[in-house]
Amino acid sequence: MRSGSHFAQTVSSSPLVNSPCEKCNVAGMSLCHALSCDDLKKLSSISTGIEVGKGVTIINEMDPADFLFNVTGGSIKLYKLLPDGRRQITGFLFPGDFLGIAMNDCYAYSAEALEDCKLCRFPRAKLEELLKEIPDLENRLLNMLSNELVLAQDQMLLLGRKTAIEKVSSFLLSLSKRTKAKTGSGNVISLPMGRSDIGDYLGLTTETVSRTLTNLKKKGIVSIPTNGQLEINDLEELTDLAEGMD
Amino acid sequence: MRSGSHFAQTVSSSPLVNSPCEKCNVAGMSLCHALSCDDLKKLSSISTGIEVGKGVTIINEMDPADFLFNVTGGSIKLYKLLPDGRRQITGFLFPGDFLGIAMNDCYAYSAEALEDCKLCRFPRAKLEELLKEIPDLENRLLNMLSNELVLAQDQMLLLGRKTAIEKVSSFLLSLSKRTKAKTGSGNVISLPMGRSDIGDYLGLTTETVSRTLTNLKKKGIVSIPTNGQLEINDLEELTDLAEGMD
DNA sequence: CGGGGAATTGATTGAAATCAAGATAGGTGG
DNA sequence: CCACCTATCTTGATTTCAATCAATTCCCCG
Repeated sequence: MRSGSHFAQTVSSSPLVNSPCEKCNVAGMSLCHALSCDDLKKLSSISTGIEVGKGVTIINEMDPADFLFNVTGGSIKLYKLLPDGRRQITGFLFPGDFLGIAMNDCYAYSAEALEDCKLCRFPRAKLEELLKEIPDLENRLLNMLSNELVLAQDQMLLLGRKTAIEKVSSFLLSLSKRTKAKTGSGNVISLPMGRSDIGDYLGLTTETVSRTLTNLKKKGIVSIPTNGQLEINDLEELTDLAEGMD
Repeated sequence: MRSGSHFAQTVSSSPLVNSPCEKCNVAGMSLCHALSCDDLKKLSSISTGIEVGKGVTIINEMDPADFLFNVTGGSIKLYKLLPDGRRQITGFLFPGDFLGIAMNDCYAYSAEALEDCKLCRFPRAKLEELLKEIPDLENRLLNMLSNELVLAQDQMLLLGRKTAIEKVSSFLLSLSKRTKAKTGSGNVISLPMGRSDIGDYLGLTTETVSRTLTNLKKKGIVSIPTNGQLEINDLEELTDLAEGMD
């Protein structure tokens, strides 16, 4: 097994978990947001709870896109590869996020669990039927996609025009905002991904990410108690750095 | 006036044009794809045809997103700016494309006409009402957004991990594919945007774009009869270059 | 406690940016 | 209709930021 996980190694062999939507911990922040009790039951009836261990590949770019997923626990990286192995991570997913965008019926990216994860799985065909039945669901999906697209455009600005320190600062800030939205406080953030994942997300190398973090640490802007955790000490300065105001 | 355009200078002063959806030249490739005649009439009733001249700013990032647009003629660049003026072009739009993605009720990017343009304008509030009435329309929008998101992820891979020659080759290929899908042939493509626009789209400088194009020309892979037009002579080689297979 | 992948740090290289002139061409006015 | 004028594009010289190459060092996990 690739990691110390106690979960199954592949999605196809993942244990199915009975986790009715009624008790879902991400209800209200996810696809199922603002659904009526009745509609929630319909959605629940086509969904299967699954668990995957750290390091497991959940979907593969170019595989037939038979399922869509909702993340209910853990974190996931999405990525695309070039023929020679260069990698671009297109996003990190956390509870409440949606997974499974396709083009020509094939997944547009691969997805791998950064930690042990819990997912809610929907057969695409059945979900599409349900979309016709429940306009609220379709509307919800439209809003989620629209938000994702806005974030994708922010990421283009970052990748195309920001310097290393601006990229890293922006990244830390966006994690902080997400954490704050969920827990109320965004000063201490968790970094479940490795330095090379951060590099592949920001269009940098591992070494540059490391150097840049050391730099922020030396300036006192952040503290790094462990490699998987980071504390923001000077939010204002970090914000300025992220936008090149220095 | 910034250019020789005979159209109005700003959107608010643009001439309204009577262009019923029934005769629309982009019907079937756009939002209105696969709508019933009845639904098309409803959509038509809330839309206004407008024309804008080359160089006109159609929407401004952070302005209230009161309207959505459908491009029916001409071409448009979408962009975001950093405080110091660095610019990232997030996309080029052509007839059939959709415009007006918002976040928190504000536009997520600015849009400027590259040429004299024709647009179909929808008040957001009215379009959202219509979405509830016409599930097919909502579904269509969902598909368009989903495709855009896939393209955005491709662009992240390009911006984060490709070299200058790979970026330029990929760009030319994507224009070629669009042209081919519409006209049947993709050998000769039109470049309505300037070199600096291409640079800001690919995360390069004007100079690097120019040098790279010269390079492709010297190798005989492309010909550049005029600055606004380009012919692909060796599609296979260009494809290899785009993916780093060289 | 000991092994090994991950992270950090240092030295050097290199691809693209920047700085700096010219060449070209598209649009305007004579 | 042609010539000028100014934007845009191209080309060249130099610099720079981040990549690459190369050791250590640090922890995390067994």
